[in-house]
Amino acid sequence: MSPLNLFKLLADDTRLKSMLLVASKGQLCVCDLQNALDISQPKVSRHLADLRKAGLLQDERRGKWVYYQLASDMPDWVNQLLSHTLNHNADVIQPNLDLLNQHLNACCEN
Amino acid sequence: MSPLNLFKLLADDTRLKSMLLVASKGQLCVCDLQNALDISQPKVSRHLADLRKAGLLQDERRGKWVYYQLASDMPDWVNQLLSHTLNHNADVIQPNLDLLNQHLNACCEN
DNA sequence: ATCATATATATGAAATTTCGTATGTAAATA
DNA sequence: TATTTACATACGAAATTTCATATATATGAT
Repeated sequence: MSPLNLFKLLADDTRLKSMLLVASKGQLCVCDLQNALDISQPKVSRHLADLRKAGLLQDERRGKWVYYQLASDMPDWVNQLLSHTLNHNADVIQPNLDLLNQHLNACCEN
Repeated sequence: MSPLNLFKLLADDTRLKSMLLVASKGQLCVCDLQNALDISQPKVSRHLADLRKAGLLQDERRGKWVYYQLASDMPDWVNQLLSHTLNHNADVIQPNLDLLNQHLNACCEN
């Protein structure tokens, strides 16, 4: 993973927030991200595919759902760069985390 | 400096290498970067202007030359992210450092 | 004052990226 | 097996980015 390619991948709002949300929560399915980011399903899927093909995320199907998490073989320096970015910019994804929790709670009420 | 804007700025080969070269050498004039990157003068100037306007670089005119260095008021987390990237990817700018030194030597021979 | 050198900016074209819409595929369930 | 849900992909249009070229500015030297 060259730094140029890494930065290109992180230079889009959807991809950046997806990475930070996954880094923050450990594991999220496509519909979680769709809710957290409040965007269309194909838009999430397309960007997740980019991140997966680049080796930043890995996916795992469980039933109907596909869960994404940080790639287990991600280079250390990339992992550290992501944590660093998240630690110093937690506010960037806070609204998205709120949205995510809202949806999780809404599901359990029924 | 939002992480998204930072990554957008670093998501271009010319801008990324300019930042890493400046971070590595401390201070470089436009023509140094032009030689190191082997690109046209307007191309360097344009990208340096982007980095300056974003607050990542600061410039200082000395005679006919304009020297660029890391902005003195750059946020800590950005500075650390840059060092981290440079430390783990020194090879990326090595050819450019070589070119730079070649040119410096060529000047002193005359 | 004129000229040469170093750098900056403006402009339109070309290349790249992003997105909405439509459609395809996989799993579960009736 | 037909249907529904969750996700992936294809395609062309729209938006954004990048660049080459031309031109402007600023400094120092003649």
